[in-house]
Amino acid sequence: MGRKKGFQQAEILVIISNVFIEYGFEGTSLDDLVKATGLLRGSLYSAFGSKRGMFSAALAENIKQGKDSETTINLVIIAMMELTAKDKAVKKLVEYWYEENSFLNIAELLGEAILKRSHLSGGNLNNGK
Amino acid sequence: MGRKKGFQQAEILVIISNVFIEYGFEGTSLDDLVKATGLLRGSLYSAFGSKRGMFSAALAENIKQGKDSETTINLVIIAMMELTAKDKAVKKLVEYWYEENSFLNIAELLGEAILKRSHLSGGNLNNGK
DNA sequence: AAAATTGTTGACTGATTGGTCAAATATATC
DNA sequence: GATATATTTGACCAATCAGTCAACAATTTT
Repeated sequence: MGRKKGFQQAEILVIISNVFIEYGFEGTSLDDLVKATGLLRGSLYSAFGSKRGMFSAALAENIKQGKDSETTINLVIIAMMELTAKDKAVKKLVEYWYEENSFLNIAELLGEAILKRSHLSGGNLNNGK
Repeated sequence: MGRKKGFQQAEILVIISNVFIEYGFEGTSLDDLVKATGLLRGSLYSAFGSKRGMFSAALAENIKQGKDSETTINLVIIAMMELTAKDKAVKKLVEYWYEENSFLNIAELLGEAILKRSHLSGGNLNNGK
């Protein structure tokens, strides 16, 4: 009943994930998300409720639908750095992800992802490998 | 010559470091720094030039003066997540730190610091140990 | 086709952002 | 003590921030 959505939520969440990964949570503005998705603020807010809701939905989509792990781990790191301390929903998602992957060396996985993200140049950046 | 500084730069940088570690770079506002240091905006700007300058000075103080490593590594992580891609001065500081510590397993060190920061609760968070 | 329901639109808002600057104040040199 | 230099003060600013909402459009139900 009512009007149909003019977009596929899953596709939008892929775009949103990439924006948050590029700029971080606090570093991402709603204008960034509006421009990247092609949607308007009102549509984003009616779909996700808040900026945190947008991040949370993106993280949940990646974790629960088993998306590619590099995207997921980058979102997890951003969540840990900027959100798990204040946002219970995000914290629970990260804890769920943590348990599902407890067979891995998570510390090393996180650390390597950060190193990759940081675009360090210079000499020999091949410590963990 | 001229008026004396009313504060010790090294002491202020300890406070600034703690604020950035608590809120992240983008998550820290100038009001946060003003309140924590007890200085006014103008003093902070005349001492460090910009918000990035404040972070950069805090990071440099920690790296070069060999401050306690937990503070340093947390600043390094924030730098990698939010600044190395855009700020050359910060990038060089991190690269210097990286080289000075290349005998360590940096990936694991970073990962464990993030896990500690993230305040995850729940079951068994003792993977890397 | 009227009523009810849901989605879209984009202008608007109050709050907050990083940053500036002229005036005032304090110190050093002459 | 006059001049030069350095620091402090806090009011001020344009830009940007996350979030809202009433009007409009599309779809289903009755």
